[in-house]
Amino acid sequence: MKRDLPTLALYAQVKDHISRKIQDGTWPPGHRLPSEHELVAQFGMARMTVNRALRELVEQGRIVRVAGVGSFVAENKPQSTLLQIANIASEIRQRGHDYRCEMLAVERIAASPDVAAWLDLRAGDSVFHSACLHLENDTPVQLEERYVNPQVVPEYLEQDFSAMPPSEYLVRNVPFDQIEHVVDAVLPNAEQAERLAMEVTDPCLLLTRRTWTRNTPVTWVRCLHPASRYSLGSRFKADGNPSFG
Amino acid sequence: MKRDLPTLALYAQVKDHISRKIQDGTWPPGHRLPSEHELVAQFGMARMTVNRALRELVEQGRIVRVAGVGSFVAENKPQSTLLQIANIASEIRQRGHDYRCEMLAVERIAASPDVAAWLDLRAGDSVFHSACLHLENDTPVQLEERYVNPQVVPEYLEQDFSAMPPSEYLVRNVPFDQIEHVVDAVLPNAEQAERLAMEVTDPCLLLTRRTWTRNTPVTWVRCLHPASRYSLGSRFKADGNPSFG
DNA sequence: CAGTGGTCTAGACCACTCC
DNA sequence: GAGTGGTCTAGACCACTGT
Repeated sequence: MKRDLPTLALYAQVKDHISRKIQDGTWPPGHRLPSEHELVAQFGMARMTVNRALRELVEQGRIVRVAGVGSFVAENKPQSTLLQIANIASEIRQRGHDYRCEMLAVERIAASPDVAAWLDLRAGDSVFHSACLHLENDTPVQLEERYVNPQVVPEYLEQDFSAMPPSEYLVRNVPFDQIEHVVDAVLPNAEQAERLAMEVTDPCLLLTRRTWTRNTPVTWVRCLHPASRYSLGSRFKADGNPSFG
Repeated sequence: MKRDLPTLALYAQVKDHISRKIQDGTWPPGHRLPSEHELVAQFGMARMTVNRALRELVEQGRIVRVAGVGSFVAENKPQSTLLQIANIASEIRQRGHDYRCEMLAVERIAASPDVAAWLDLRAGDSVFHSACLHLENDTPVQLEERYVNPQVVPEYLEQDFSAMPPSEYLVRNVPFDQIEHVVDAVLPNAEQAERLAMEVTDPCLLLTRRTWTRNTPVTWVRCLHPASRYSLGSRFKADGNPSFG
């Protein structure tokens, strides 16, 4: 599965070393990492080599550097691109609105064939399932139906999702390295329409997301949004560094 | 408007120099650019400095480098992220299907207040308008309604869009440096439903896109897709370089 | 073979921040 | 002032492609 047998470049080895410490939690967000000088001593390489590794980590959003101060593990990234979508709670709060999450289900079930396929399991295998409704100022804006791979997140069912919604829990505790989004327009069924306090004839945005960690599926989630209350947006600047907003 | 009065870093100057040649067409896609050695001689800098400039241009997708061969201006970029969406024609052809575009309108009109606002013009100003239907194997998959800023693309109306659809024409001839996407779910009106050969009760994905070049609006376009025949997707790998598919 | 890019070194100067 | 990162240099070795 691993590419690059012919030995990694030195700067890449440093990147790997640091990335690993961040991914496995040894260096949590905000943690100060060794200075270039220290890394040079530790690895026995030239400063330019260490510098390149760190520069590329900055550019990947993994660390933040401040001249004259030091280098730090980046705060849990709102991520680069479509991933802001991941956190509807903070998005709502940034608008200055009230956010609330109603849990509708948290359970262990047998995987149906399609769920099994999505999560790379066998039909009938045990999977975790949760459903919840996200509300903005007490108006439903998202109905979230989620399946979680129990081999990756065995403690999922024991979480107190009233304190932290499922998506935030997973983002914080199961860093993923691969993500897939599909956006569809659909009409809600009767039950969904009722939960979302909308008509069955009004269209919805359906955002389906899958995430992986080291090529193992973590979660498969479908987020249903009343289109009248929610749309997806992104903005790019191609010059300089890509900046979002 | 320009940042960085305190003189750009040397490597950044090289990046700028090359970027400009590419943007203004002096170096078209596929053009071979000077070797590192030549650039070192030309700019009087160390090779590492030139190398960093070129490396960052690769990473931005502006150029392609092949060890032992040379450096070349990248082929007209399918762009990085959501921008693949820009070219529905190539997307359809990649699936091995037949692509066709029916032009419904190409005209000069007076800007309505909303169009004027989107394009940063005044209501009543002259704008170009085009509408077309994109078909996959003779089935309509996208209804495109576009407004174009005549100050940026004065020759828009004279184009032969039967040879090259509007989106491709603009991508090729008016490189933009900023882009905004908004995705909505809507129901089509009667006319749209008829054009798209669908029911008015079936939901559509509505992709609205605006592009800018040097902070000037270029085009505002709304693409209506029958959801049953089209969905948007993206896939990320957070490790290594972001790769899409 | 000469040319290209990919990487690496061991120094260096600077602007900045914190104490 | 000591420490940090941002940048730059003038060399170097290597693997690779072309002819």
